[in-house]
Amino acid sequence: MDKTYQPEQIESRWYERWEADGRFAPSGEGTPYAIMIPPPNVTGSLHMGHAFQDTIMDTLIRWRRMQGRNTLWQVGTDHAGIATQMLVERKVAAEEGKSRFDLGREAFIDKVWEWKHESGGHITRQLRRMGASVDWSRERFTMDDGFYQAVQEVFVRLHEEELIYRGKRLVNWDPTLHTAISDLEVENRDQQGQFWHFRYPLADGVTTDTGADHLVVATTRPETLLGDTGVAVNPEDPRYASLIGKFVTLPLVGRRIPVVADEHADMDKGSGCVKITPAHDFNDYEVGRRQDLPLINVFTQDAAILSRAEAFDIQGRPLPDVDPSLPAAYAGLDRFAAREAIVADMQAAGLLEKTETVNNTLPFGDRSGDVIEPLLTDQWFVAVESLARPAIEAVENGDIEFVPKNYENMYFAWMRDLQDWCISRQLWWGHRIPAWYDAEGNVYVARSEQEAREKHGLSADMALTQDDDVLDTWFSSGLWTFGTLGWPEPTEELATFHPTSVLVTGFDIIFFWVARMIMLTCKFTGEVPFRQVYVHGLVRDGQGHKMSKSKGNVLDPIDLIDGIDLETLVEKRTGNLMQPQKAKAIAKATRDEFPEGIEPHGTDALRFTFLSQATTGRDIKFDMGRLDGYRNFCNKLWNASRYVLMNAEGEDTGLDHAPVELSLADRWIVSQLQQTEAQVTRALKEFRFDHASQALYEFVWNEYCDWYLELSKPVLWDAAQESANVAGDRMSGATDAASAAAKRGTRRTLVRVLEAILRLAHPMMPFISEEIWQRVAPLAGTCQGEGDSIMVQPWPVADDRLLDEAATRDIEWLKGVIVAVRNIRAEMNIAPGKPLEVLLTQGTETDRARLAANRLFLAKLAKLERVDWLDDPAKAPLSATQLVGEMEVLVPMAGLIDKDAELKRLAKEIDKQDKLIQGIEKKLGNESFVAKAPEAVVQKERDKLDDVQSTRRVLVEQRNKIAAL
RNA sequence: AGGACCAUAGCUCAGUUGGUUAGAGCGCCACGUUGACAUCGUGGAGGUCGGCGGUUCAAAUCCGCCUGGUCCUACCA
Repeated sequence: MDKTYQPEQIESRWYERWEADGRFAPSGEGTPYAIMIPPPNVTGSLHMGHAFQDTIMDTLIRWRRMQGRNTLWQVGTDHAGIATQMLVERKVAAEEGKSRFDLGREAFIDKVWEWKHESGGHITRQLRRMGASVDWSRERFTMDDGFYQAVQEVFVRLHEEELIYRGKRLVNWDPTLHTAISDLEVENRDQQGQFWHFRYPLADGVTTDTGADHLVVATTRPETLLGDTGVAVNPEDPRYASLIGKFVTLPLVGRRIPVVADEHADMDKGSGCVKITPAHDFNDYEVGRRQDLPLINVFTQDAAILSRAEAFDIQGRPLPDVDPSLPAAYAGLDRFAAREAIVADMQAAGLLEKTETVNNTLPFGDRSGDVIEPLLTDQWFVAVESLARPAIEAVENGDIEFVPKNYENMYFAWMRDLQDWCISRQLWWGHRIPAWYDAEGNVYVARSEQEAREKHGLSADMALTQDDDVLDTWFSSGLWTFGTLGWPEPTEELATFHPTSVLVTGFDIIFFWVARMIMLTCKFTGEVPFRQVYVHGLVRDGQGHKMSKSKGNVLDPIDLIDGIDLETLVEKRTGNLMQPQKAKAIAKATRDEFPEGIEPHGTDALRFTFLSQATTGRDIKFDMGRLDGYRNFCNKLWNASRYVLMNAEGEDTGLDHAPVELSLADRWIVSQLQQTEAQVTRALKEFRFDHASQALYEFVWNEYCDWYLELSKPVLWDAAQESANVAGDRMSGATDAASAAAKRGTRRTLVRVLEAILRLAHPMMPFISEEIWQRVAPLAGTCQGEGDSIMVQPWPVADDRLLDEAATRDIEWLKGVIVAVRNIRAEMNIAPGKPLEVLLTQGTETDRARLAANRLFLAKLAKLERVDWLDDPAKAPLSATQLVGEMEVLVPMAGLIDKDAELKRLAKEIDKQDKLIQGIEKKLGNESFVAKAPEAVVQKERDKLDDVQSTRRVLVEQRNKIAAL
C-alpha cells in the first residue's frame, strides 16, 4: 500500500467493477427497500445539493443492502420542460441564429432530443463519481415511452372523472416565455415602486357627501386602468354609501363603470375606493366574480396594449355588447411604456392627485426573470380538492411520516389551502396534452387520436387537431414512484417495491413535487408513494449564503473530489456571467478564499463531510475545514490499515485452531466495537447521519488508532523478556507458547476489528472501505475469494455478549495513568522521550492487580523505565503528582522538575477543585434539594464531593511539601 | 401580517425523556522526525449555552417575552 491515501487511484476502478458485476440491481431476496432518486434535469449538472442528497440516499441503500434487504435505488432524469427548452433555444440562437419559431415545432423538438442524447450523460457520469449505487439497468426518463403511456392514462382518467377541466382563467403569465406558470414558479421580490392616486370623475352629475365630483383611487399599475370595470367601496363605509350603484366615467377610455360595494375595499387604506380590473389582478378577479363585473383584457401575450380590448364574462364567454375600443395612442405600447403614457395623460387631464413612493412586492418568473402578468387565457386545470383529502389523511394517520416532523405542518398548511393546479404550459418540450379539437372547437380527450375518434364516434375524415400545449413538468414527475415501476401495467416491480421506503428531498420542493406525488399516487395506486420523507436543508457556502452563479460562490462537487487549480476555478466562476461587471469582485473573493486553489480530497471524504453536516432541520454551511479533516480521516484509516497489514499479512491471524489468548486490550476494543456498531446502526435508522459518522470517526481515531494500535505494539514487538526488565516483580509463566497465543490473539483482533470497521464505514465511504477490505478480509476469513465485495457483506450487528465492562474499566485505568504521566511531562517540560521512573501509592488491591497485568503497556506507552509501588506514602520523595481515582502517580522530581512550575500546576489544579467543591456544597447545602431530589441524585453529589475533597487534600499536601523546600 | 426554524468555544456543529466537571472537528499555543500516519503525535488555552423573566430542589434543555438571523405563506387597490 502507498504511504499516503490517494483517492484518485482507488476510486476510479471500483465503481466500474461494481457496476460491471451487477452489484447495484436488487438482489431479489429479503424485505424490499426502495428509494426513488429525485430525477435531476436531464441536461443539468450535478451541484452540491445533488451530491449531498445522493450521498444520503447511497448511504441508506448500501446500509440496507448489507442488511440483506432487497434494495432498489431507482435512477432517472427529468425532461424539465421550461429549463430544457430555454437552454436549447439559447443554444440554437447562438449557433444558428434561429428562434424556435424559425425551426418549427417538430424540428425544434428534434433539436432538444439531440441535445438530450448529447449532454444527458453528463449528470449520470457525475452521479457515478459520487459512488451512487443506483440501478442503471432500470434508468428512466420522464418522457420515455413508458412515461408517455402513464401520463396519457392519468390525464384521461382524471378528465373522465371531471377532475381535469379546461377554462379561461386568470393565470400567472410569463410575457417573455409566453406561457402560463404555476404559483410556485413565481418568485416575489420586494421593489420600490410608485403609487399613483387618480381621480375618477363621477358620472351623471353625482357628487360625494363632501361635494367632490370624483372618487380617488390609487394604483401601482396605471396601465391596467384601461381594463377597469368597476370601483369598489366597502359596504360599511359611510362616506360612499350614497354612491353605491352610481357610476364613474373611466378616464381616458370614457367607459361608464359602476361603483360597487365589496368587502375587498379597505376603509382604512387610501381613500377607501379601489379600482377593479378583473382581467388583470387576482383579487379583482374575485371581486368581479362576486359583483358580476365583466372581464376586460387589454394586454397581448407580450403584455403590450391591445388596439381593441377583449371582454368576457366570468365563465370566459365573449361579451359582444361591451364596447372594446381603447385609445389608439396606447395600442402596441409595452406595459411599462403604457404606464408612463397613461400617467402623463392623467396628469395633463388634471386627474393625477398625487404620487407616492412605496415598497411593494412584484411577481417575477423564476425562469425568465420577467415580471409576471395575471392574464386571462385558456388553460387546463386539475381540480385538487378531492385529491388533496386523501393526501392529507395519509400524513395525518401516519402512513407517511416526515423527518423531521415539523415539515408536516408546512405540508398541511399548504394542502389545506390549495388552488386548482394549472397544468398546461404553452411550451413545445414536454408531454403534449392528449386532447383534440374539431373545426367547431369541440374538445375530445383520449389516449390517442384514434381512441378519440372511436370513443366519440367521429368519422375518419373529420379533421382533428391536437392541443398545442404541453403538461407542467411536475405532472409527469408526480407519477415518478409508480411510473418508473411499470404502471399502468400491474408489474411485479410495482408489487414488490411500491410503496417505496423513503423519499430524500429538499424542503424547497415539498410543494412542487412531494405534495403532488402524494396526491397522484394515492389516486392511481391506492397506496402512498413512500413511507417516510427525509427532508434535508440547502447546501450553502461557508458564510451561509446560497450558492449561485451570479454570486460566484458555487462549488462543484467534482472539483472538491479531484481538486482544481486557482486559475481554472476563477475562470469557471467568472465565465458566462449574466452580469459581467461582477467578474472582478468574484475573482478577488475566489483568490482570497482559495489562494492555492482546491486540493483533491476524494469522493469518500466529500461524502463523509456531507454526512457529518447532515443535521436535521437546518441548512448546511459547507465547511472546507471539515472536508480537509475528513480527508485526513481517510488517510488515518489508510495508515492504520497499513499497520495492521504489515503485522498480519503472512502471519498467523488465528484462522486455524491454534490456541488464542485475548489480551485485556483485545477484549476492550472488541467491547468498544460492539457499542460503536450499535450507535452507528441506531443513528442510520434515525437519519442522524451526523451521529453515525461521528461515532465511526471517534471509534476509529480515538480508540482503535490512538489506543488499541499502540497497545498492540508491545504484544507484537516486545519480547516477554523485555517486559520482565521493567517489572518490579517477576512476570510469571511468560512462555513462548503463551506469547504466541497472545500474538495470535492480538493479530486476530487487529484484523477482525478493522474488517468490521470497514463494513461499518462502507455505506458512508464506499471506495476506501472496499479497497482496504480486499486486503484485510482474507486475513479475517470473511472473504469468499476473488470477485467478492464488501458491498454484499453482512452489516455488523452488535453482540452484547462481547461487551466487557471489566476490560473497559481496566483500560480506563491504564489510560488514566498514562495520561497522568504525559501530563506531568508536558507541564514540567520533560522531554517526551526521556525514560522516567514512576512511583504509585495509595493503591487498592484492584490497582495493584491492574498494574501487575499491565506493566508492559504502561511502560511502553508512558515511556517508563521503572514503575514501583511505594508502600509507605510518608517516605515519598519529592515528586510531581497526579491522581487516578484515589491512587497517586508520583514522578520523583530529583534532577527533573522545576519547583515553580510544579507549584503553579498544583495551584491551578487546586483552584479547579475548589470551584467544584463550592458548586457541590452549595447544592448539598440547599435543604430542598436534599429533600426533593431523588436519593440517587443526592448520593451522587455526595460521592462526588468526597472524591473532589480527597483529591484536593492530596494536592494541598503536595503543594505544602514542595513549598517548604 | 401569520407561521416555521435557528442563536452553545475564534469558525462549523453535537448535546436523547431537565441532574454531565457543557463536548467534537477545524483554528490557536507549547513540545515532539519513537519502526501505520507531519493528511501525524502529546499536552494545553478558549464557553456567565443571544438577552430578560418564569416553572422547578435543579434549566443549554421546559414556558413566556425581547433581540438578532434564515426561510415560507399572505398582503400591499
